[in-house]
Amino acid sequence: MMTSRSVTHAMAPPSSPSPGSSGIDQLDGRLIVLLAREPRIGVLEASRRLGVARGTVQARMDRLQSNGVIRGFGPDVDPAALGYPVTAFATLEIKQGQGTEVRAHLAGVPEVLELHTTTGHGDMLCRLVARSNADLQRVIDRVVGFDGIVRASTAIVMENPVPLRIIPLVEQAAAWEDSGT
Amino acid sequence: MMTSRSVTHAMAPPSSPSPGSSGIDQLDGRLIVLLAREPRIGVLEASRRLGVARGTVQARMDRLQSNGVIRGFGPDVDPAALGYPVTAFATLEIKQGQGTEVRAHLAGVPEVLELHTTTGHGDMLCRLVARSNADLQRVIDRVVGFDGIVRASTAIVMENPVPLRIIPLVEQAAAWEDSGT
DNA sequence: GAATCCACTGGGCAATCTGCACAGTCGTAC
DNA sequence: GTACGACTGTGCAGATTGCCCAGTGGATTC
Repeated sequence: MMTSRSVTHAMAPPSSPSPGSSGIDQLDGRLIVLLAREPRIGVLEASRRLGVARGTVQARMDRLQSNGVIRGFGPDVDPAALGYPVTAFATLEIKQGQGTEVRAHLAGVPEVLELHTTTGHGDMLCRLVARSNADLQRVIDRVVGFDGIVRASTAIVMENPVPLRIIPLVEQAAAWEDSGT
Repeated sequence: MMTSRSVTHAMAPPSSPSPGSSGIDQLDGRLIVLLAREPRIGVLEASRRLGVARGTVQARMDRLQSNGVIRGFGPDVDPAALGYPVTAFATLEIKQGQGTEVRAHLAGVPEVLELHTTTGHGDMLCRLVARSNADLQRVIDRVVGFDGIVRASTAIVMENPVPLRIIPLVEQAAAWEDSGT
């Protein structure tokens, strides 16, 4: 399929409708929530659910994607089901000026699912997974086994009461934009 | 569309092919990586890319989903594009026995994108977003403005060198299973 | 060694959906 | 009041999906 289809279905030019910069009016919000709940529905089905024309949904989705609001529709893979049931967060303290090297090193470790640089001590925070608690030791050894890293403190995740979510935020953003304008 | 289609295309009974419990053989791995890279491709296109029959891809996807390996295909929404460019991680120290209440409280805050309970001090770690640094103060006030929370320390995210990813892990898992059996 | 079982191939068919296009409506801004 | 942008509703050809079937090859079982 085409990668960069020019937004020219029947409407919807590049400029946003009403929202300032945050994007997202109520229709957008409902669309995103709908997609979040039932990702496999197509444009046609979505238009039915939302009670708007198909072209509108198509245009909105195009805009949301070129806006960057929707980055994509990647499969949501569960590391646990992949054989990595242990999750941990590691706070890393790194040597001054070693940032670049450390990033490259961590990017090379598959068990590092994400990495952030944070305020605090000029540190980094990364999310790790492992096959077991014993395996976590191996992962951590590999993570910290790099010159630029001074110290690491790890917190193992026990429960995940709120899994990564976006719907409440989208609803708030949509409502906000809507009443705000 | 059907929600729980029984896995009965042309093959693929509920039992896994060869992998023990981790699931994921090489074909599965390639499928997931392919879907992660180009989520919008359909079953047919995927079968072409992978060089297998359509039914096979269909069966694999069904199995991966009922396995729980693939949770879904939700839209990947960027909070920044939604108007929440500030991300932070907060470590919460909670009063003994207040866990349930605190969870419910945090679940009710839209800016709390995820929440984990961790080892360390019986604490929690949550990911927050806000409209600005000033707004972050409001969010944090709301988060900690609850009886069960004793103390909170927050780290603001500056950069995100490694965005949440799964591909390297999938590739490792697939390779592992494959050679391991 | 022979019978089974199972994942997979390759083909087919009807129904649906997608990409694209066009004319017309409606509210707003100029 | 005119122009513009967003949206509706409809149409069409081509591609895709859900579902089904017969056959093949490797591995397990008896």
